[in-house]
Formats: sequence, structure tokens, C-alpha cells
Amino acid sequence: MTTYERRQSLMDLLRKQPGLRVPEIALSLGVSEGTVRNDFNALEEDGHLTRVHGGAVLSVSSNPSNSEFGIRHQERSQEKNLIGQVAAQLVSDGDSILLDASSTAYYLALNLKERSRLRVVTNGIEIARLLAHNTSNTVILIGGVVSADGSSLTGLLSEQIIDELRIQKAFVSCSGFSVESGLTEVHLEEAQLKRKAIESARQVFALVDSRKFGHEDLTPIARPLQITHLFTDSDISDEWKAKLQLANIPFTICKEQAVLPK
Amino acid sequence: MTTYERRQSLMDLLRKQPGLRVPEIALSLGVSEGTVRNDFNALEEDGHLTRVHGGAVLSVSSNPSNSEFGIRHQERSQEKNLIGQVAAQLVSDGDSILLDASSTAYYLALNLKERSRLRVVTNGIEIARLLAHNTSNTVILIGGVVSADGSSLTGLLSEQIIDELRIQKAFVSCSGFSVESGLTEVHLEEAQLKRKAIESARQVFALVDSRKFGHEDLTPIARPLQITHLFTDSDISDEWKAKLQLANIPFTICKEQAVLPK
DNA sequence: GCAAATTTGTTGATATTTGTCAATAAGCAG
DNA sequence: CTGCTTATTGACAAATATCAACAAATTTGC
Repeated sequence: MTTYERRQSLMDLLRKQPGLRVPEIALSLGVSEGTVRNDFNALEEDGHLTRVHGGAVLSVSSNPSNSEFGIRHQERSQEKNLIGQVAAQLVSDGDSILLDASSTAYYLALNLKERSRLRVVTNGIEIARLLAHNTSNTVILIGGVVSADGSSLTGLLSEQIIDELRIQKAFVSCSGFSVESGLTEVHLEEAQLKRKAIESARQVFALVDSRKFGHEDLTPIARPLQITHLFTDSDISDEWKAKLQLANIPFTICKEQAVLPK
Repeated sequence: MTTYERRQSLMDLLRKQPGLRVPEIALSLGVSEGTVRNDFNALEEDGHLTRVHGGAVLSVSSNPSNSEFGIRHQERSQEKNLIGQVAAQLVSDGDSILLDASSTAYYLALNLKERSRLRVVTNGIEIARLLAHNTSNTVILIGGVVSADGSSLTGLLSEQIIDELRIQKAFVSCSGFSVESGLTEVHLEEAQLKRKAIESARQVFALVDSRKFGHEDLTPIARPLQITHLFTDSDISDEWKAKLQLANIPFTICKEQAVLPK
């Protein structure tokens, strides 16, 4: 049995049962636990599954049962919140900004609570409600088809509206990033909207947590040159730092700046 | 059972009951209380639940039933729910319907949970999320400016979209009703949207709780003739019943004992 | 408001799981 | 066959999970 075949059958197994455990698989396939771990890690790298301590489960994106109401606010919340904190410093009272429906943008929005008179365009429902709560803001929610998790809006109906609005600063996330393709997105509809947004905005700020580096998804949404500045977290590898510098993409690594109290 | 599985089942449990207590869970899962605490804390860190002294509850963000943002469901909720129940009987699987952002329409939406393959157009955010949760539905949320209470969308951006959609049945509420002016609305932007909706819909169903009769507000949105059918509650006076009959407006009084197939 | 009861976070011990590393085996192009 | 890359394995150190015991913090009962 080749490596490829083994990994294929692992995925087949995983589709039939909720999770796999390293020792069991090693035993049933007659390979060492180390090999199973290698397989799991390789498959995770390619986005086919998600590792958990002791085994592996289907990755959240291909697991429909996991898509509960607005639940995407979990993974790497620490890092995303830091990115949000730092990016928020670019927004001043009265700015016209655009946020996509990503969870990173949500954390950014959380850090905009103190701002006033913002003019916000977004397709993220939670983001819209959060910022509309401050009555000095004007929040435009781009219309469209509601996603199953009730968190975002997409669709052709929305896009023409973006053309009619003057947006100073666009904050967009993505599902993948590479130096060659820039920002890439796995969801086609999201991608269309983001591309439109990036075109019409004066400045484009990319919110890219370190997990996204190296993944390259189907649809490119912004070439490296279109990115005004990129924000990421401190888990970024030195290798990627070098690559970003070489590609001449300005970036900021968002660290815990304040000393922990006590 | 792996850590992941255990935490997964904790979340499953939590969705079925309002809260979990540490000692009970420890006993029923056969782990120590310290482990349960670890689980709760980890799940809280990821935003899946909220810790309370002695246990855990579903976090506000993943709790669909929470209505932190001022939904004005309080007043006359009994009556509005009845109207919603009865009006829901007009909706069949696969229908194309329009709902406004009123609380009565929200109660109608609550009674549409069992329907499938609906095509829904609305400017009510809660309504959109509620119905989008059923993946067989297609829910279009009309874009626009988010109201301060985060419940509805209005604005010129939205209206052209309605023209492009074929809507069979429109369910609209209002803030006032008189035989002379028909439905009237106090909010100008809401009114514009509703007028547009009424124009383009095959059938128009007015959801008018009895308090609305006799109030006549600034902007007329539908003449009596445009109303296919009117739903109200049993608090309507005999005087108004007569007036409606005289004006030749078909109407239904929604009472408790209405069709209740057990 | 105080004391008892409960719950919590912490600590150290133990068991599992994980990543690393070097050695070996297997696959493959020339 | 030879040299090269990749895959696999066992050994071991680091990380993680669990547990029990205990002190600190919180809630409850009076």
C-alpha cells in the first residue's frame, strides 16, 4: 500500500465516522504511530482534516454539522483579537471604512467601539449590528443571500452598490495567502465581493493570521501590489517574514504590547 | 473518549439544556471535576460557552434565542404570535414571500420553521437569520442602512432590488390603519420600502394588531384595495369589524382556538 | 454580617500524546 | 547498479491531559 493510498483510505474512513485515533489506526493499518501522525499532519496541511489531541476529525470547512450559528469566532481568537486591536489604530472618527464578514474583521469591529461618526460598509451581519449600536455611526449592510450560518451576505445583488460608495479604507481577510497570488479565498461569492471592495477602496489592509500563509485557495482576490499594508500575528515564521520583505509588502506583526497586569 | 470528543458532546448537551453543572458532568462522563473545569474554560476561551459559577451556559454569540438587541417583542406578543400562526398557514413549501422588519413578521417567521425551500425577501435581520438557518431556504436580506437597534435595514439602496424579484406573497405590518388611507407608516424609510414591496407582490397580506386601528400616520403605504387579506387579533372592536366589512376588506380574526392539529 | 458549604485555581505527580532526530528502508531517475 | 529523494521506524524529550489534594475565592444559609 502506497502512502497516497493509505492517506486516501484515511479520508474515506473519516467520512464514515466522526473521528480517528492514532493508536487504533496504527494498529489496524499495521504501521507505526509515527507514520499515522505524519499522515494526519500532511492531510491537515492540505486542509483535508483537522488534528485534535489524540487523533483527527474532519476539517470544519468540510463538516456541515459544525456550522452552527456564527460560531466562527473560536479558532485563534487571541491572535485575531490582537490583529484587530492594532488595525483599529488606523481608523479615526468619521472615517469611511469597509469590513468583510470575516471573524478577524469582527474583532477589529470590537475594537472600534470607542470610535464615533464612522461610515461603515460591510456584509457581515454581526459586525453591522455591533457598529450600528453606536448611533453616531452610519452602517450600511450590503444586501444579498444570507449564508446558512447567518453571519454573512453574498451575491450579485450586492456588488453594484460598492461602486457607488467612496471607501477610504478597506479591511479584508482571506482564506489563503501566497507571495505569488496574494490574497486568495476559498468561497467564490465572498471572493467576488472582496475583489470589488478592493478595487474601489483608497487603501487596502489585509488581515491575515499566520495560519493562512502558504495556503493557496481557488480564487485570487488581491495581488500583492494592491495591498497597502498587511497585519498578522506573531506566530509568523521567519521564512515568511523574509518572503514578505522580499515581495515588498509592508506588514505589521501584532504582538501583546501591554504588559500583563500584576 | 478523546478530549475533543468529550468537549464536542458537552456542546451538544448544552444545546439541549440551558446549563451544565460541573459535578453532574464529572459524574456522568466519569472524569474528575478538574477536567470538566478545564473543558469549560477551554470552551469559553474559544467562545463556545460562557462560564458561570458552578457550571456553564451557552455563550450569547452562539445562542440564537438571545435578543440582546432591542427586539420589541414585548408588547402584545401573545396577539402577534397568534397572527403569525394563522398567517403562516398561507405559506407553502417553495413559496416566494416577502416579510418586512416588523415584530409581527418575526412571529410569522417563527411559525415558518417547519417550511422548506422557501424563497424569502426581507429587510429584518433577525427574520433573515432565523429562516436562513434552514438550508433549504434561500433568504435575501435587502441591503441598506442598519437601524440603531440593529433589527432592520432601510434606505434607497435597497429598493431597486425588489423590482427584480418576483414575489408571490408579501406580509407587511404598519404603524396605523384607517379605512380611508389603508395602511400607514410613521417611519418614512420603512414606508418607501413597504410601498415598493406591495407594488411588486402578487398578493398582499396585512398584519395589523388591533391597537393599530384608528391611528393614521404620516405616510400611506397601501390603499384598502391593494390589501388581499388582513389579519388582526380578537381585541378588535365590533365597530371596526363593521367598518372593514363595509370597506370590503377581507379579514381574519386570529383567535386562540384556531386550527390546532395536535 | 459571619460561618459553612461549594466552587475555583493551583500545584505536583502520572500517563498519554506529540514532535524531533537519526537510522533504515523503499521508491525512482539516470 | 548507483546516487538521490522520500517514507518509515524506534527512541527520546517536550508538550498536553488528567487527577487528587489543598488553599483561595465565591456563594449560600442563617
